[in-house]
Amino acid sequence: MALEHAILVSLLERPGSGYELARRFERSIGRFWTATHQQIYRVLRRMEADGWVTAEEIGQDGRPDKRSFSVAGEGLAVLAEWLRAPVQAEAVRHELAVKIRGAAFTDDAGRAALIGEVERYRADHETLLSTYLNGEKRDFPDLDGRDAGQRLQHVVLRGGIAYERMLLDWLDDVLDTLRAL
Amino acid sequence: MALEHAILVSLLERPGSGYELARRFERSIGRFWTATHQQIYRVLRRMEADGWVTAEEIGQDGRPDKRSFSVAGEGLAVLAEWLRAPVQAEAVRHELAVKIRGAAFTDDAGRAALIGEVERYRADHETLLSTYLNGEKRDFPDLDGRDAGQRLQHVVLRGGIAYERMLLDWLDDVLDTLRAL
DNA sequence: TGGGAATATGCAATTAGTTGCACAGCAACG
DNA sequence: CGTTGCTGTGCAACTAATTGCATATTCCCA
Repeated sequence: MALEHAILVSLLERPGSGYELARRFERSIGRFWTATHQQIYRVLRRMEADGWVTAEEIGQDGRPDKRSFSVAGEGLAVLAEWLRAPVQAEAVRHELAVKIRGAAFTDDAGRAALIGEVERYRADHETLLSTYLNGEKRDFPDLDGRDAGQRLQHVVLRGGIAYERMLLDWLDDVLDTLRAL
Repeated sequence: MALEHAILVSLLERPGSGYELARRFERSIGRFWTATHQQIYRVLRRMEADGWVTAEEIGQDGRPDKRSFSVAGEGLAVLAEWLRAPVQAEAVRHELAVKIRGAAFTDDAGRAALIGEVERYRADHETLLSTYLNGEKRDFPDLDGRDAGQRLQHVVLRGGIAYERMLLDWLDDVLDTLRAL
Protein backbone atom coordinates (compact mmCIF):
# COMPACT_ATOMS: atom_id res chain seq x y z
CA MET A 1 0.00 0.00 0.00
CA ALA A 2 2.79 2.41 0.74
CA LEU A 3 5.98 0.78 -0.42
CA GLU A 4 5.67 3.11 -3.38
CA HIS A 5 5.74 6.08 -1.05
CA ALA A 6 8.67 4.80 0.96
CA ILE A 7 10.55 4.37 -2.32
CA LEU A 8 9.63 7.90 -3.42
CA VAL A 9 10.96 9.33 -0.16
CA SER A 10 14.15 7.31 -0.37
CA LEU A 11 14.75 8.29 -4.00
CA LEU A 12 14.13 11.94 -3.18
CA GLU A 13 16.69 11.75 -0.41
CA ARG A 14 19.06 10.28 -2.98
CA PRO A 15 18.44 8.73 -6.40
CA GLY A 16 19.65 5.18 -6.86
CA SER A 17 19.21 1.76 -8.41
CA GLY A 18 16.91 -1.00 -7.27
CA TYR A 19 19.87 -2.71 -5.71
CA GLU A 20 20.84 0.40 -3.77
CA LEU A 21 17.24 0.81 -2.61
CA ALA A 22 17.19 -2.79 -1.45
CA ARG A 23 20.31 -2.11 0.61
CA ARG A 24 18.74 0.99 2.15
CA PHE A 25 15.69 -1.11 2.97
CA GLU A 26 17.97 -3.31 5.04
CA ARG A 27 19.39 -0.31 6.85
CA SER A 28 18.17 3.27 7.27
CA ILE A 29 14.64 3.59 5.93
CA GLY A 30 14.22 -0.17 6.16
CA ARG A 31 13.95 0.15 9.92
CA PHE A 32 10.57 1.75 9.32
CA TRP A 33 9.46 0.03 6.14
CA THR A 34 10.79 -3.34 5.06
CA ALA A 35 10.83 -4.85 1.58
CA THR A 36 12.73 -7.47 -0.38
CA HIS A 37 14.66 -6.67 -3.54
CA GLN A 38 12.15 -8.65 -5.64
CA GLN A 39 9.30 -6.56 -4.35
CA ILE A 40 11.28 -3.36 -4.88
CA TYR A 41 12.12 -4.19 -8.52
CA ARG A 42 8.50 -5.06 -9.26
CA VAL A 43 7.16 -1.86 -7.72
CA LEU A 44 9.85 0.22 -9.43
CA ARG A 45 8.77 -1.14 -12.81
CA ARG A 46 5.18 -0.15 -12.13
CA MET A 47 6.23 3.26 -10.87
CA GLU A 48 8.31 3.81 -13.99
CA ALA A 49 5.41 2.72 -16.22
CA ASP A 50 3.14 5.18 -14.37
CA GLY A 51 5.65 7.98 -14.78
CA TRP A 52 6.35 8.42 -11.08
CA VAL A 53 10.08 7.83 -11.55
CA THR A 54 12.50 7.95 -14.46
CA ALA A 55 15.44 5.61 -15.03
CA GLU A 56 18.89 6.37 -16.32
CA GLU A 57 21.35 3.73 -17.50
CA ILE A 58 24.65 4.20 -15.75
CA GLY A 59 27.78 2.42 -16.93
CA GLN A 60 30.16 1.67 -14.13
CA ASP A 61 33.81 0.67 -13.93
CA GLY A 62 34.61 -2.36 -11.88
CA ARG A 63 31.03 -3.46 -11.40
CA PRO A 64 27.92 -4.22 -13.50
CA ASP A 65 25.95 -1.38 -15.07
CA LYS A 66 22.87 -0.19 -13.25
CA ARG A 67 19.62 1.67 -13.80
CA SER A 68 19.43 4.65 -11.48
CA PHE A 69 15.97 5.98 -10.64
CA SER A 70 14.90 9.54 -9.90
CA VAL A 71 11.53 10.91 -8.88
CA ALA A 72 9.57 12.63 -11.67
CA GLY A 73 7.06 15.45 -11.25
CA GLU A 74 4.20 12.96 -11.23
CA GLY A 75 5.84 11.08 -8.37
CA LEU A 76 6.27 14.26 -6.39
CA ALA A 77 2.56 15.02 -6.83
CA VAL A 78 1.62 11.51 -5.67
CA LEU A 79 3.81 11.92 -2.62
CA ALA A 80 2.26 15.29 -1.75
CA GLU A 81 -1.21 13.79 -1.99
CA TRP A 82 -0.24 10.85 0.20
CA LEU A 83 1.25 13.18 2.81
CA ARG A 84 -2.06 15.04 3.05
CA ALA A 85 -4.07 11.84 3.52
CA PRO A 86 -4.82 10.51 7.02
CA VAL A 87 -2.29 8.16 8.56
CA GLN A 88 -3.68 4.67 8.15
CA ALA A 89 -4.17 2.55 11.25
CA GLU A 90 -1.17 0.26 11.22
CA ALA A 91 -1.53 -3.51 11.01
CA VAL A 92 0.25 -4.54 14.20
CA ARG A 93 2.01 -7.90 14.13
CA HIS A 94 3.98 -8.35 17.32
CA GLU A 95 4.88 -12.02 17.38
CA LEU A 96 6.75 -11.88 20.68
CA ALA A 97 3.73 -10.51 22.55
CA VAL A 98 1.63 -13.43 21.31
CA LYS A 99 4.33 -15.90 22.28
CA ILE A 100 4.51 -14.50 25.78
CA ARG A 101 0.78 -14.95 26.25
CA GLY A 102 1.16 -18.40 24.76
CA ALA A 103 3.72 -19.29 27.42
CA ALA A 104 0.81 -19.88 29.79
CA PHE A 105 -0.02 -23.01 27.79
CA THR A 106 3.29 -24.82 27.62
CA ASP A 107 5.49 -26.71 30.08
CA ASP A 108 8.61 -25.70 31.97
CA ALA A 109 10.88 -26.74 29.13
CA GLY A 110 8.89 -24.63 26.71
CA ARG A 111 9.04 -21.65 29.02
CA ALA A 112 12.79 -22.11 29.48
CA ALA A 113 13.19 -22.13 25.70
CA LEU A 114 11.14 -18.95 25.44
CA ILE A 115 13.30 -17.26 28.06
CA GLY A 116 16.32 -18.14 25.92
CA GLU A 117 14.62 -16.69 22.89
CA VAL A 118 13.73 -13.47 24.70
CA GLU A 119 17.34 -13.14 25.81
CA ARG A 120 18.55 -13.55 22.25
CA TYR A 121 15.97 -11.05 21.03
CA ARG A 122 17.07 -8.64 23.73
CA ALA A 123 20.71 -8.96 22.71
CA ASP A 124 19.79 -8.26 19.08
CA HIS A 125 17.97 -5.10 20.06
CA GLU A 126 20.80 -4.00 22.31
CA THR A 127 23.03 -4.23 19.23
CA LEU A 128 20.49 -2.33 17.17
CA LEU A 129 20.35 0.45 19.76
CA SER A 130 24.14 0.74 19.58
CA THR A 131 23.91 0.95 15.81
CA TYR A 132 21.35 3.73 16.08
CA LEU A 133 23.42 5.64 18.63
CA ASN A 134 26.55 5.34 16.50
CA GLY A 135 24.61 6.45 13.46
CA GLU A 136 23.28 9.41 15.37
CA LYS A 137 26.75 10.48 16.44
CA ARG A 138 28.05 10.06 12.88
CA ASP A 139 25.17 11.59 10.89
CA PHE A 140 23.79 14.22 13.25
CA PRO A 141 26.72 15.58 15.24
CA ASP A 142 25.51 19.15 15.69
CA LEU A 143 22.44 19.70 17.81
CA ASP A 144 20.31 21.66 15.37
CA GLY A 145 21.72 23.12 12.18
CA ARG A 146 21.39 21.40 8.80
CA ASP A 147 18.51 21.43 6.42
CA ALA A 148 14.94 20.25 6.94
CA GLY A 149 15.67 16.79 5.55
CA GLN A 150 18.45 16.21 8.08
CA ARG A 151 16.35 17.37 10.98
CA LEU A 152 13.45 15.14 9.93
CA GLN A 153 15.66 12.11 9.47
CA HIS A 154 17.09 12.85 12.89
CA VAL A 155 13.72 12.99 14.64
CA VAL A 156 12.74 9.68 13.06
CA LEU A 157 16.00 8.17 14.27
CA ARG A 158 15.31 9.54 17.75
CA GLY A 159 12.03 7.65 17.55
CA GLY A 160 13.89 4.46 16.76
CA ILE A 161 16.22 5.07 19.70
CA ALA A 162 13.32 5.76 22.07
CA TYR A 163 11.60 2.61 20.83
CA GLU A 164 14.63 0.41 21.40
CA ARG A 165 15.20 1.80 24.89
CA MET A 166 11.56 1.22 25.79
CA LEU A 167 11.76 -2.27 24.35
CA LEU A 168 14.87 -3.20 26.33
CA ASP A 169 13.26 -2.05 29.58
CA TRP A 170 10.13 -4.00 28.78
CA LEU A 171 12.10 -7.13 27.87
CA ASP A 172 13.71 -6.99 31.32
CA ASP A 173 10.21 -6.85 32.77
CA VAL A 174 9.23 -9.82 30.59
CA LEU A 175 12.26 -11.84 31.66
CA ASP A 176 11.57 -11.14 35.35
CA THR A 177 7.95 -12.20 34.86
CA LEU A 178 8.82 -15.39 32.98
CA ARG A 179 11.46 -16.40 35.51
CA ALA A 180 9.12 -15.79 38.43
CA LEU A 181 6.33 -18.02 37.08
CA MET B 1 2.32 -16.96 9.11
CA ALA B 2 1.27 -16.73 12.72
CA LEU B 3 -2.38 -15.79 12.72
CA GLU B 4 -2.95 -19.46 13.43
CA HIS B 5 -0.84 -19.18 16.55
CA ALA B 6 -2.54 -16.02 17.75
CA ILE B 7 -5.87 -17.79 17.33
CA LEU B 8 -4.62 -20.81 19.26
CA VAL B 9 -3.50 -18.59 22.15
CA SER B 10 -6.78 -16.70 22.16
CA LEU B 11 -8.85 -19.90 22.08
CA LEU B 12 -6.79 -21.39 24.90
CA GLU B 13 -7.42 -18.29 26.98
CA ARG B 14 -11.11 -18.79 26.24
CA PRO B 15 -12.90 -20.87 23.59
CA GLY B 16 -15.20 -18.95 21.28
CA SER B 17 -16.74 -18.51 17.84
CA GLY B 18 -15.21 -16.86 14.83
CA TYR B 19 -17.25 -13.79 15.57
CA GLU B 20 -16.02 -13.60 19.15
CA LEU B 21 -12.44 -14.05 17.96
CA ALA B 22 -12.93 -11.24 15.48
CA ARG B 23 -14.09 -8.99 18.30
CA ARG B 24 -11.07 -9.92 20.41
CA PHE B 25 -8.89 -9.11 17.43
CA GLU B 26 -10.31 -5.60 17.56
CA ARG B 27 -9.52 -5.31 21.24
CA SER B 28 -7.23 -7.26 23.57
CA ILE B 29 -5.03 -9.58 21.52
CA GLY B 30 -5.76 -7.54 18.43
CA ARG B 31 -3.46 -4.82 19.75
CA PHE B 32 -0.59 -7.20 19.03
CA TRP B 33 -1.93 -9.13 16.07
CA THR B 34 -4.62 -7.78 13.76
CA ALA B 35 -6.95 -9.72 11.48
CA THR B 36 -10.30 -9.26 9.78
CA HIS B 37 -13.22 -11.58 10.41
CA GLN B 38 -13.00 -12.96 6.86
CA GLN B 39 -9.39 -13.95 7.41
CA ILE B 40 -10.22 -15.46 10.80
CA TYR B 41 -13.04 -17.63 9.41
CA ARG B 42 -10.85 -18.84 6.58
CA VAL B 43 -7.98 -19.78 8.89
CA LEU B 44 -10.35 -21.40 11.39
CA ARG B 45 -11.70 -23.65 8.66
CA ARG B 46 -8.20 -24.77 7.76
CA MET B 47 -7.29 -25.27 11.41
CA GLU B 48 -10.40 -27.38 11.92
CA ALA B 49 -9.62 -29.45 8.84
CA ASP B 50 -6.09 -30.01 10.14
CA GLY B 51 -7.39 -31.05 13.54
CA TRP B 52 -5.88 -28.13 15.47
CA VAL B 53 -9.26 -27.05 16.80
CA THR B 54 -12.67 -28.65 17.24
CA ALA B 55 -16.02 -26.94 16.76
CA GLU B 56 -19.19 -27.29 18.76
CA GLU B 57 -22.59 -26.04 17.61
CA ILE B 58 -24.13 -23.90 20.30
CA GLY B 59 -27.79 -22.91 20.16
CA GLN B 60 -28.44 -19.54 21.72
CA ASP B 61 -31.54 -17.71 22.93
CA GLY B 62 -32.09 -14.23 21.62
CA ARG B 63 -29.33 -14.41 19.04
CA PRO B 64 -28.21 -16.65 16.15
CA ASP B 65 -26.57 -20.00 16.84
CA LYS B 66 -22.80 -20.16 16.71
CA ARG B 67 -19.92 -22.58 16.28
CA SER B 68 -17.61 -22.39 19.26
CA PHE B 69 -14.02 -23.51 18.74
CA SER B 70 -11.68 -25.15 21.25
CA VAL B 71 -8.04 -26.13 20.86
CA ALA B 72 -7.42 -29.84 20.29
CA GLY B 73 -4.33 -31.81 21.31
CA GLU B 74 -2.83 -31.35 17.87
CA GLY B 75 -3.23 -27.59 18.18
CA LEU B 76 -1.52 -27.58 21.54
CA ALA B 77 1.41 -29.48 20.06
CA VAL B 78 1.66 -27.00 17.17
CA LEU B 79 1.68 -24.13 19.62
CA ALA B 80 4.40 -25.73 21.74
CA GLU B 81 6.56 -26.19 18.66
CA TRP B 82 6.02 -22.59 17.57
CA LEU B 83 6.94 -21.31 21.03
CA ARG B 84 10.25 -23.16 20.84
CA ALA B 85 11.12 -21.71 17.42
CA PRO B 86 13.13 -18.46 17.09
CA VAL B 87 11.21 -15.21 17.09
CA GLN B 88 10.99 -14.09 13.46
CA ALA B 89 12.35 -10.68 12.55
CA GLU B 90 9.23 -8.56 12.32
CA ALA B 91 8.23 -6.83 9.11
CA VAL B 92 8.17 -3.22 10.27
CA ARG B 93 5.69 -0.93 8.52
CA HIS B 94 5.67 2.43 10.25
CA GLU B 95 3.87 4.71 7.86
CA LEU B 96 4.17 7.82 10.01
CA ALA B 97 7.96 7.61 10.11
CA VAL B 98 8.05 7.54 6.32
CA LYS B 99 5.66 10.47 6.10
CA ILE B 100 7.81 12.53 8.44
CA ARG B 101 10.87 11.97 6.28
CA GLY B 102 8.70 12.76 3.28
CA ALA B 103 7.80 16.14 4.80
CA ALA B 104 11.16 17.40 3.57
CA PHE B 105 9.79 17.23 0.01
CA THR B 106 6.52 19.10 0.26
CA ASP B 107 5.49 22.73 0.74
CA ASP B 108 4.31 24.66 3.79
CA ALA B 109 0.68 23.70 3.24
CA GLY B 110 1.66 20.03 3.06
CA ARG B 111 3.69 20.32 6.23
CA ALA B 112 0.81 22.07 8.00
CA ALA B 113 -1.49 19.25 6.96
CA LEU B 114 0.98 16.71 8.29
CA ILE B 115 1.16 18.55 11.61
CA GLY B 116 -2.61 18.26 11.83
CA GLU B 117 -2.41 14.57 11.07
CA VAL B 118 0.25 14.01 13.73
CA GLU B 119 -1.93 15.83 16.25
CA ARG B 120 -4.88 13.62 15.40
CA TYR B 121 -2.70 10.54 15.60
CA ARG B 122 -1.40 11.70 18.96
CA ALA B 123 -4.92 12.22 20.29
CA ASP B 124 -5.88 8.71 19.17
CA HIS B 125 -2.95 7.22 21.01
CA GLU B 126 -3.66 9.27 24.10
CA THR B 127 -7.10 7.68 24.08
CA LEU B 128 -5.58 4.26 23.58
CA LEU B 129 -3.25 4.77 26.53
CA SER B 130 -6.26 5.64 28.69
CA THR B 131 -7.99 2.49 27.51
CA TYR B 132 -4.95 0.43 28.43
CA LEU B 133 -4.66 2.06 31.86
CA ASN B 134 -8.36 1.52 32.58
CA GLY B 135 -8.07 -2.07 31.43
CA GLU B 136 -5.08 -2.56 33.68
CA LYS B 137 -6.95 -1.22 36.70
CA ARG B 138 -9.96 -3.37 35.89
CA ASP B 139 -8.26 -6.65 34.93
CA PHE B 140 -5.10 -6.62 37.04
CA PRO B 141 -5.96 -4.86 40.29
CA ASP B 142 -3.64 -6.78 42.63
CA LEU B 143 0.07 -6.37 42.15
CA ASP B 144 1.09 -9.99 41.75
CA GLY B 145 -1.23 -12.88 42.59
CA ARG B 146 -3.31 -14.69 40.01
CA ASP B 147 -2.25 -17.48 37.73
CA ALA B 148 0.48 -17.56 35.11
CA GLY B 149 -1.90 -16.58 32.32
CA GLN B 150 -2.97 -13.43 34.14
CA ARG B 151 0.59 -12.41 34.89
CA LEU B 152 1.64 -12.96 31.28
CA GLN B 153 -1.30 -11.01 29.91
CA HIS B 154 -0.40 -8.27 32.34
CA VAL B 155 3.22 -8.03 31.26
CA VAL B 156 2.13 -7.81 27.63
CA LEU B 157 -0.28 -5.03 28.53
CA ARG B 158 2.51 -3.25 30.37
CA GLY B 159 4.42 -3.42 27.10
CA GLY B 160 1.54 -1.75 25.33
CA ILE B 161 1.43 0.97 27.98
CA ALA B 162 5.17 1.55 27.77
CA TYR B 163 4.93 1.73 23.99
CA GLU B 164 2.13 4.28 24.04
CA ARG B 165 3.94 6.47 26.57
CA MET B 166 7.10 6.36 24.50
CA LEU B 167 5.10 7.14 21.39
CA LEU B 168 3.39 10.17 22.93
CA ASP B 169 6.73 11.61 24.05
CA TRP B 170 8.20 11.05 20.62
CA LEU B 171 5.20 12.61 18.89
CA ASP B 172 5.77 15.75 20.96
CA ASP B 173 9.34 15.74 19.72
CA VAL B 174 8.05 15.30 16.15
CA LEU B 175 5.59 18.17 16.50
CA ASP B 176 8.29 20.46 17.88
CA THR B 177 10.56 19.53 15.00
CA LEU B 178 7.90 20.01 12.33
CA ARG B 179 6.82 23.36 13.74
CA ALA B 180 10.39 24.61 13.93
CA LEU B 181 11.17 23.87 10.26
C1' DT C 1 41.70 -20.50 -14.47
C1' DG C 2 38.56 -21.44 -11.14
C1' DG C 3 35.80 -20.21 -7.23
C1' DG C 4 33.85 -17.09 -4.04
C1' DA C 5 31.81 -12.65 -3.02
C1' DA C 6 29.64 -8.42 -4.09
C1' DT C 7 26.93 -5.97 -7.46
C1' DA C 8 22.88 -5.95 -10.22
C1' DT C 9 18.33 -7.55 -12.02
C1' DG C 10 14.69 -10.37 -12.53
C1' DC C 11 10.80 -14.59 -13.08
C1' DA C 12 7.43 -17.83 -11.16
C1' DA C 13 4.67 -19.90 -7.76
C1' DT C 14 2.56 -19.43 -3.70
C1' DT C 15 0.65 -17.52 0.52
C1' DA C 16 -1.33 -13.98 3.27
C1' DG C 17 -4.17 -10.33 3.66
C1' DT C 18 -7.58 -6.76 2.04
C1' DT C 19 -11.85 -5.16 0.16
C1' DG C 20 -16.39 -5.46 -1.16
C1' DC C 21 -20.33 -7.84 -0.91
C1' DA C 22 -24.07 -11.02 0.81
C1' DC C 23 -27.29 -13.08 3.80
C1' DA C 24 -29.62 -15.01 7.78
C1' DG C 25 -31.29 -14.78 12.88
C1' DC C 26 -33.09 -12.10 16.35
C1' DA C 27 -34.25 -7.85 19.28
C1' DA C 28 -35.87 -3.42 20.06
C1' DC C 29 -38.13 0.60 18.72
C1' DG C 30 -41.42 3.34 16.37
C1' DC D 1 -44.77 -4.59 10.19
C1' DG D 2 -40.70 -2.02 8.73
C1' DT D 3 -36.30 -0.37 9.76
C1' DT D 4 -32.16 -0.35 12.28
C1' DG D 5 -28.56 -2.69 14.56
C1' DC D 6 -25.99 -6.37 16.53
C1' DT D 7 -24.78 -11.21 16.06
C1' DG D 8 -23.00 -14.68 13.17
C1' DT D 9 -20.90 -16.76 8.93
C1' DG D 10 -19.23 -16.71 4.63
C1' DC D 11 -17.79 -16.09 -0.86
C1' DA D 12 -15.14 -13.87 -4.59
C1' DA D 13 -11.85 -10.92 -6.52
C1' DC D 14 -7.91 -8.71 -5.91
C1' DT D 15 -3.40 -6.90 -4.13
C1' DA D 16 0.68 -7.27 -1.55
C1' DA D 17 4.29 -9.84 -0.04
C1' DT D 18 7.12 -13.99 0.52
C1' DT D 19 9.94 -17.76 -1.08
C1' DG D 20 12.71 -20.09 -4.09
C1' DC D 21 15.18 -19.89 -8.02
C1' DA D 22 18.01 -17.95 -12.04
C1' DT D 23 21.58 -15.28 -14.24
C1' DA D 24 25.02 -11.91 -15.66
C1' DT D 25 29.07 -8.76 -14.51
C1' DT D 26 33.20 -7.83 -12.34
C1' DC D 27 36.83 -8.12 -8.83
C1' DC D 28 39.92 -10.50 -6.02
C1' DC D 29 42.42 -14.21 -4.29
C1' DA D 30 44.42 -18.81 -4.31
